[in-house]
Amino acid sequence: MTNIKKVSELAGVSTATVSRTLKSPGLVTEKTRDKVMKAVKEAGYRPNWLATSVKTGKSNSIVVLVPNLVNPFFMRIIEGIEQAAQERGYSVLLGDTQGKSQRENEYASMVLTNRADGLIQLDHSFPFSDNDAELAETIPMVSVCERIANRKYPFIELDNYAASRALAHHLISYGHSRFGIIAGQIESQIYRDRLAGIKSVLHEEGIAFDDSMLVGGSYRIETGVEGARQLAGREQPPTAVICFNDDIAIGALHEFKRLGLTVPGDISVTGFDNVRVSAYMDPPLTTIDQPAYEMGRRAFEVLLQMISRQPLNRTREILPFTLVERQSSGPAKS
Amino acid sequence: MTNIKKVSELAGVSTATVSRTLKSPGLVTEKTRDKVMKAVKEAGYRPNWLATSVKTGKSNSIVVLVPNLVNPFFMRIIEGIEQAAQERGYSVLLGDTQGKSQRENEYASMVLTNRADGLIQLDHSFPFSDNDAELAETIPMVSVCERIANRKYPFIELDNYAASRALAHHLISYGHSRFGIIAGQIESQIYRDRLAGIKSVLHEEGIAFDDSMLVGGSYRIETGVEGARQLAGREQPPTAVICFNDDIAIGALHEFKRLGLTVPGDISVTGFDNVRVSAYMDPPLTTIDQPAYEMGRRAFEVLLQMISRQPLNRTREILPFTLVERQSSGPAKS
DNA sequence: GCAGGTAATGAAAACGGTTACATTAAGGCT
DNA sequence: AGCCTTAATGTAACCGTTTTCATTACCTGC
Repeated sequence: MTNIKKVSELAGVSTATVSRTLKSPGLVTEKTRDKVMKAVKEAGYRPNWLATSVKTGKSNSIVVLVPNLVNPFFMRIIEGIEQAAQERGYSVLLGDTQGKSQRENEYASMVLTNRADGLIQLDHSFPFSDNDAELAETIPMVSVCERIANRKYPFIELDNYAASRALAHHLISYGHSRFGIIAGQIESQIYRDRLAGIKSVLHEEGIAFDDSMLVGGSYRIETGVEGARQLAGREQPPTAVICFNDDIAIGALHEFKRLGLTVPGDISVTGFDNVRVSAYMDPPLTTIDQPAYEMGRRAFEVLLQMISRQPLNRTREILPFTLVERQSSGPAKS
Repeated sequence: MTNIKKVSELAGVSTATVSRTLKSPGLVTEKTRDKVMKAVKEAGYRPNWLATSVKTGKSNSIVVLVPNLVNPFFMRIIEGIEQAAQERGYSVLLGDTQGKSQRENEYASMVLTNRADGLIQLDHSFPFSDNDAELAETIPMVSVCERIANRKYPFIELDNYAASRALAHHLISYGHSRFGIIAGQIESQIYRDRLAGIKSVLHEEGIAFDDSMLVGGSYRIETGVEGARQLAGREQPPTAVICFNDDIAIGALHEFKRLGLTVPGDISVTGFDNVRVSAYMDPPLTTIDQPAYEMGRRAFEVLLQMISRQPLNRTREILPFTLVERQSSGPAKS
């Protein structure tokens, strides 16, 4: 192992000078700088990152908690995080929690043991348990997508309320009045916000909503399939179905068609997230575009502020959505 | 910061005893163990991971290089890697290279600077440059999916040759004889293997292949769209199109349908990877299932062997594929 | 030529652990 | 009781850096 000692001997200077040459070249005269650089090159020296980090007390790493890796929406967020992190010299440790709180704790404890400097939470399967909640307030941490009541750390999120209102308005403008909803994770703020948004519009428009038209479970294709099956089986099926993410919508679309219904002829289907494939479904999905990449970038920026103990101007950041109208929604069957 | 010194004072023992209590409790008498554990709990002590690592010289982290995060096939591999790593106390650093070789180098150098112990390469956009090639032979590294000629590190891969042969046989059994191919990355071994597999079967069956029926570019949906447009525009369009991944197939499927062709009535379309959504396309995709999760797991196991300097029994591991027949392939139009 | 100030370098103490070695305590045997 | 072996603990060196502080070298102005 070639270490700084060896280089210093090779260059005929002290280790301090080598360190300075590499870290703050301005403090070193040009002649010695040349000597040192020559020795560095000759020895093929690379500073040991672990040693540097233990000395400075900063790992320049962050942990990203995500319930699963296969959801392209999450991954797009992580691309944003990774990109921003990379630009600032940080690297990201992947924390695939698989929705298990034990895993979540394991990863979170990485920042307590100096393995990482902060944490970004994409998971919304589990709120931290109560004693973990304190923990969550002592470490630099930000949450993307999901807001959990009574937690003090910052959130980057979408205006889910407004987004689902936009979706409801869109469908109502097509004349729909019998709505179905296929939700994902039920115990979440996203769920409550979106549901409230839809209901508020229906209420304003004097349209009744039958709570039995609300089904759900998780953000998976299978939930969409199962939900569609249930909704289609009713004596009065809905004419428009709002799915709480694109995967669910993909499943629902598939199942409705399999059952012989046409989309959007018999039934309109909409999603959330604007995942890449959603534009290539048959018919292409009407959905809410979330600026996932940008959300990721912002999350990292905010986290970095917390890590460097800069004050945050606001603890909650809401990014804009876009309603993307494609062919899976259309006029209600009269 | 509560460190081992503080705990040792609190417990009235030396730091060595504290360290031993935590790392190898067998070396310590029960009485002192209790004392120490009490002090640990009281001080809320957590060993500093950086310090431990710098001392032992091992970071217990690996880097995973991946060209982009949104491809669910890659992510499934990474799930496997992550899971296996987690079980062995390793964590994974995400290296989103975006296909840029500079990025690739930056991440690869993490193992030279002790930030990581090894590297798993999913990227196949760039072979390492020549001087990086030496580097790649000095660090623990394994490649998944892609095999690069003349490189010494181990590969985990699919039998692409056999898989594409299976696909070709499948289509020929449906009576097809005019084939089109939409490839991804052209300069790759995968590409050559798959192409060779298809051509070998066609040759055996006495079917001619027109090289102008081969289009491609990258493993993206857009490539499928563009490829389909080109193939459909020919005076004699193919009756069966083999796409080199599911994203391409999804794009092709979409475009063929948009152009008024029916699948599989007018044209059969197949993919590779068996990505989750492929089963929910209209029609569901016939594709080659790759055991992505298992590939990831194996990759980590092999890497771990390299890291711990155990001899490898073989440097190339080939995992089994499965031909998944769905409705996007069918009898050739007569 | 010398005082005084600044710039460049070196020596050594950290950082927070682990561990080889030395030391002490304990127990078993004649 | 004394000796020997083993177990438990302590001391201090070490991992590879950074950084404070002291020292030396250099330059300027008189």
